[in-house]
Amino acid sequence: MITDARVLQPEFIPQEVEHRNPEVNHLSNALKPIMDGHPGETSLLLGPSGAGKTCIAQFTTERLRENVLDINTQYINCWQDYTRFRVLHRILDGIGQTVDIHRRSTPKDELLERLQDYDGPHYVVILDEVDQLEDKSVLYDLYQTRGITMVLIANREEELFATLDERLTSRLHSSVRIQFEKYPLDELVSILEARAGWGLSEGAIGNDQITHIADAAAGDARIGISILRNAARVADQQGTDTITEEIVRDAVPGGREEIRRKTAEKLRTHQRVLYEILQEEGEMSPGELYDEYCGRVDEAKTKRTVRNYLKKMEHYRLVTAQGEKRARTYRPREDPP
DNA sequence: GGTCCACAGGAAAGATAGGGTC
DNA sequence: GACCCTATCTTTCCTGTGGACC
Repeated sequence: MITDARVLQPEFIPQEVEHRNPEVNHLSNALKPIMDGHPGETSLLLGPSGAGKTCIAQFTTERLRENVLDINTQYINCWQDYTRFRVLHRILDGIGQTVDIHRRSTPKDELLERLQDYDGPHYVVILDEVDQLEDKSVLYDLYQTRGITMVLIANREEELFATLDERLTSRLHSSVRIQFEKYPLDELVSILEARAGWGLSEGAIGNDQITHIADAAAGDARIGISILRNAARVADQQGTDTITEEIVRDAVPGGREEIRRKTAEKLRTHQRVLYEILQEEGEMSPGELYDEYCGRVDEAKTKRTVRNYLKKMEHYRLVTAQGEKRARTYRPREDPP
């Protein structure tokens, strides 16, 4: 059934991308000066989850690597690397400059100095989920650093700019903006057909089943691929040669749940307890949530720390906060993060 | 309108932990 | 092994705000 599991993974970058030629060309043009030894333009890729932003950024920089002999690239997901230190560390890691840098013993400024001293090949840094960065001043420092071109990825422009200071806002306003929209049904169908063609045995899934998956994914390629992967796994376990309509129907909630579960796995023990409570109980006031949390753990953190946890979980898009101040309630998000 | 209470979130200080240095 | 340095996490303290109640 599954002939190549890699192509069913969300991080897989295909050799050719479909339905995103204008976006690829736009980004390629922004990075084109690098081919002549000049810095590229800072690019801002905007749009909803699963619209292909990450894939296009990686695909385009990969294509650039094929055309430019000397170039370095690095992909950083700011969900995981959300501090200034981690971002700088990850960037230096991309050029092999972290051998003697240690998480607990090297000052942040030294990392930046080392980066500013870098005089190697041009360096393209992709910062995904850039709105999740805790300290956005690192963007300003990178903007000022010679030899670095940034490709920034975020969901919503307003949310990103709301958290930037004036000097960054004015600089990023002049950056190249590339807007991504959700995939229409027919485009998502052809993307899933291609993945199925590359990763599953011939005839493993029919057009009706792929359309069903695309329809359930509602324009989000990441969810579509997750459902397809889930369906293929179930069919494999059942020992059947084809993915039936019944398997697809059962795989839809699992595909969505898988994305949520992977995000929840990033939570630490106490954060996970809070998330589980909200999943079980639904909407809760902060007081109710804290009382329930205290009843479930041995050594409860303070209310202030729990507020920080909930803020972080909001960032992870696992939890929604509604209302202000005393009227505030928390509930788990319905849609995948 | 005044008071109380619950809550958010900023600031600062303390605690923790990993690696370096001697 | 003791001590130092540093990033990160946690706690404490505080201010501001809005809803509930009188």
